[in-house]
Amino acid sequence: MRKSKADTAETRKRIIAVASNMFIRQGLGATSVADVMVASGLTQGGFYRHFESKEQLIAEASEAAFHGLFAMFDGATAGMAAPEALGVIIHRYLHQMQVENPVYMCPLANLSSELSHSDAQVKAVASEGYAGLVKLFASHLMRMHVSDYVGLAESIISGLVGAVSLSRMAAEASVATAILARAEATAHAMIKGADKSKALLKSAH
Amino acid sequence: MRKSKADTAETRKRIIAVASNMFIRQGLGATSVADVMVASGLTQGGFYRHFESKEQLIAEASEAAFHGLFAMFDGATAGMAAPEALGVIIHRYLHQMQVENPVYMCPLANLSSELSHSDAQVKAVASEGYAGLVKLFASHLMRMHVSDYVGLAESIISGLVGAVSLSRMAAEASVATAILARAEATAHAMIKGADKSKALLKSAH
DNA sequence: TGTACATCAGTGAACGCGCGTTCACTGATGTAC
DNA sequence: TGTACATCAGTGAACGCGCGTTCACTGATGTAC
Repeated sequence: MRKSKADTAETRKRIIAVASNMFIRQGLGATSVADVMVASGLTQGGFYRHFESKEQLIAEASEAAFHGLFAMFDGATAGMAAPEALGVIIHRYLHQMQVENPVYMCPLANLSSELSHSDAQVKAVASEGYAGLVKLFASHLMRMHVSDYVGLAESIISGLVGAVSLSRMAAEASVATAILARAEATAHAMIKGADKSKALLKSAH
Repeated sequence: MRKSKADTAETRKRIIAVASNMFIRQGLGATSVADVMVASGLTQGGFYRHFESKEQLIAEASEAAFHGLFAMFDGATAGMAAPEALGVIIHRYLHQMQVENPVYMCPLANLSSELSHSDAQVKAVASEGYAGLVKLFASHLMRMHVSDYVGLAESIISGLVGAVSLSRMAAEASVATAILARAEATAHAMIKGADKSKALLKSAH
């Protein structure tokens, strides 16, 4: 039953996409290799033709999740001015759980505690993902001439990651919604505050 | 080998304390019931004389972690003015990983993704812990006459939880340190900003 | 181009292992008289 | 207060189960001539 090279590559991509989805929704421990393979329309035995271990799949699935997230942000903000683009990114990041299909979710907020106990390969992917997020936010803030654009990017991201993380733990949906709404307002206030201090600096000249 | 009621109660508390520590450091999945019992100086067979299931232990250990955290905050800030107390709480929360012994760590930041996949009992404990944190911050902010003290408390907490969570995922220690330092500065800036807007409102009268 | 052979994606079953949980047992503690 | 019995904390072994991983096998694909 050997498949062509193109088929094989497609299968590999499909497994990663399916795994990325399942890992983020159910968690790493609760998602077995067999679960992923069956959901990909295969049997578990074939897994090791594509990956060396479950840990490697976790790393690649997380990487794919980040790439998907960034691509979605880029597409959704193409041609926008920096403030509008940031608004869209913040809103989409906070409401990532509410978007059913396709899935654009951030491993940092959804797999946090499990990622921190994974191996070096996985942690490296998580760190790169974080760096990518900082870069994305910082680039827009730089376009707005915010002085400490990297610092502000880091602050906003901590707030967003914490809010999404907390909203998933909330027992009641209303609490989750309130946490996300609050985080959105806070992020905007922080950006506005930075804009204002920039204006103040300018007027002092 | 039956033990006295007092001994039994002590053993139960010890198991919870040991479990709380291990769960938060290693994660829920990576900590087995047998691990906890051995670390408590017992054998695994005795576990079910004290708890109905591992999930129940998770709930009680998380509850104990919150109580320990709040008690530590109360003790460390006794008699302090609100701004100083908040500074201490923020600093201790952010550097919870750096304090070796005794352990005062927050389940929300350290078990986030695993808690969100636990049962209703555990999620209820997490939600209560979050509510307790909000109440703690809000009470100090209220003493400072911040107008939206609950909202600001929520914003600060999201930032702190996100920062601690992200710092644990970071592959490099320097990144982790930077994230925590940034979060501390941000939290203080948010409080200062609220104070300022309060002053502005007052001067507008 | 055709043929013979090596490769390897995918299957389905099996292997070990560690896990949560159960259980028969022990002997000190608690209780009823 | 003393005695006889029930209780139950703790032990150590065992049970099932699901997991990650391995393996012999199949047959279509890729390759060498």
